[in-house]
Amino acid sequence: MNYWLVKSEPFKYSWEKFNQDKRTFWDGVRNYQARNNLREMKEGDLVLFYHSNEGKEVVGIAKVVKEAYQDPTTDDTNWVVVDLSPVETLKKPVTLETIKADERLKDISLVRQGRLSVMGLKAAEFDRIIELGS
DNA sequence: GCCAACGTTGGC
DNA sequence: GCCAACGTTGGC
Repeated sequence: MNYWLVKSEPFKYSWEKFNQDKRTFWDGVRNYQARNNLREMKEGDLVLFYHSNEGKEVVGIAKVVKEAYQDPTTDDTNWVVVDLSPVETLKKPVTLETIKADERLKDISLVRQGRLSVMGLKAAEFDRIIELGS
C-alpha cells in the first residue's frame, strides 16, 4: 500500500464537487514526475486531496479505484489518468502552514517541491496529516 | 499581481 | 549535451 497527495485548485475541481461526483478520473497532469507517480498508484492506495491556491489545505482522503490508463482528454500517449473516489472528509482541514510548522512534515514534497501536483508520501507522513486533521 | 522555483524547449 | 529563454505553478 502506498500513500499519495494530489493537488487541485478548488475553482477547477473542488473536494465538494468530487464528493458529489463520487468518482472522477484525475486528468490534467502534464508533468513527467507527476505522471510517473500516477503510474505507480495501485488500486486501494490512499490519496490525500489538497486544495492549492485557495485554502491551501488538505481537505480529505480519497482512494485509487482504477489504476493508470490513457488520458481520455488527449491522444498523446504520454499522459495517463487514474480513477479516484472520496473516502472521508477531514474533521479539520490541515493547512500548509500547519504542515510547514510540523517537525515531522516539513520535509515532504508538498513543502520542498511546491510545484509538483502528484507526490508520494511515507506512511508516517500520511498518518501524521490524518492525525492533525482529526 | 508579483515573484520564486523549476520544468521544458530550442539554439548552438 | 549545455544552457539561456520561456512558460507554468503556486505561495504570498
